[in-house]
Amino acid sequence: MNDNNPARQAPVTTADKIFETMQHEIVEGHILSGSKISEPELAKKYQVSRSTLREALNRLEKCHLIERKANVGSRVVECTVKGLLEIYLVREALEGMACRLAATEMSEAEIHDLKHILDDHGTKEKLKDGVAYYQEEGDLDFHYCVIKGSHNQNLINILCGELYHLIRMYRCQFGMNSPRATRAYDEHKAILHAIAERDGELAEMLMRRHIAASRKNIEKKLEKERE
Amino acid sequence: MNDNNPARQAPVTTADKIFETMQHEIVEGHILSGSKISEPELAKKYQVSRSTLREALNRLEKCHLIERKANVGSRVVECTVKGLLEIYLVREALEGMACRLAATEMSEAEIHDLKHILDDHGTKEKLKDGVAYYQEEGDLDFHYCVIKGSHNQNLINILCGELYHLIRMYRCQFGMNSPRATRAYDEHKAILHAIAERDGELAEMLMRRHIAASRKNIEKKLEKERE
DNA sequence: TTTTAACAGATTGTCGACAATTCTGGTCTT
DNA sequence: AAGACCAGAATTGTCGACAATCTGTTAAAA
Repeated sequence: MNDNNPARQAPVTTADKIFETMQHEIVEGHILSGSKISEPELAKKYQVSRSTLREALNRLEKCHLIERKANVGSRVVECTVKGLLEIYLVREALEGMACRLAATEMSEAEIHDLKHILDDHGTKEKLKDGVAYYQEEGDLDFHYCVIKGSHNQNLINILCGELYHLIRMYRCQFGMNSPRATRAYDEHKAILHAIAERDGELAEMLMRRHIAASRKNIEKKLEKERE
Repeated sequence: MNDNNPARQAPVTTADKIFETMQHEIVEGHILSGSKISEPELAKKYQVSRSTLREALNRLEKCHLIERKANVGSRVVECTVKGLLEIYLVREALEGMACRLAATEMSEAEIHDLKHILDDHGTKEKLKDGVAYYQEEGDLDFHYCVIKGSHNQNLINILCGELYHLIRMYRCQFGMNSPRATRAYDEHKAILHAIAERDGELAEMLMRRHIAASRKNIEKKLEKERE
């Protein structure tokens, strides 16, 4: 799927495997958001010792998927509207910067690949028409590629390693595919164009608007639901 | 020092204490940047079991102070010029956003406190004149307060919990007090003014310029040293 | 001489048991 | 009836030992 990602160095140890399993279960909601985590219970469930399980929990904490309190225990992070909007603001700042850097740092080959991915999305979209354009994962995700294109390892670690799965969790649990799919596609095209033109300033601005638009869209949607 | 900071919940457990100790030793360079970490050796040094030490290592990894590879071990993160400049770009994006949010979210009381801190820095500076304005820690740090003022818990966690000590490490090891002290003070004053005026857009722009200026200053300085 | 194989030593990952702390419920006092 | 207090149970933190993996060196083969 994706390499050069700290939280994903091909699961070699058993703790890695437990971590991945639990990550999916949390992201997809099989382990409920906000629920308490019992170490003995889960250790039995996955047939490993508590030490190994705790190692996995430590990594989940690094991904912001669970929270721990000393001498009390762990809870799965709660999916609140407030939290969702907060994440979008962080993304706006970070991915905006990534996009600016990508414009100057990406190689021609990388830009070519990105163009290909976007074209591929275009045809896929015609087939599924408006369904889950955003649901790609890893190297297939437009945003993911732009971030990697920044060539800023620190940025990549934070966005692809520490926040990526939390973002996916929100997407899954709030059920976000949305009518913004075709609109997002156009915005992605504009961003790619700015990158290809090596216009970092514009690229950042477009990416920020793109993410801010998603955020506002969600705000509106949730307001409507509240009625 | 500071509360509501995930990596600093008043060290209750022994792993917490080892974590804090090692954190300081790494930040201040007593444990050398880039050196390998031997679990048995350190466990003996601090008189704890390896499990406890590993718990501490996990937290150090969360702060980006060490890096681990499966079946190989941990190394203290290396302080490279590239890494330093990368961090500054991340800060520019994140603290810029924090500043924008602070302008709309901070209470009048918080703004008043911040003004007080800044005034205090002003008098201190006249005494020490140009020495280590930037060296404050925790609640006394201007940047720290602005970040907290964003009231965005996610942002606060990332900047104050996960990156703060890495930034301090660079400051310590590259020996940064610098002739930018008085200049920085003026820029801080301008930022505070924008926040007090509730002008988020301006506040963000000023903060970004402030951090970018620091970055460029460092770039220039290092170029000069290279001659 | 160079490359590969195997071995010894050390290091990391995993396990099960014990200690310390928190949570639960029941009793007693006001 | 409400609240404080005190066991007992359960959970988390810590420990030492064993298993799996890596590293560096030596020896054998091409």
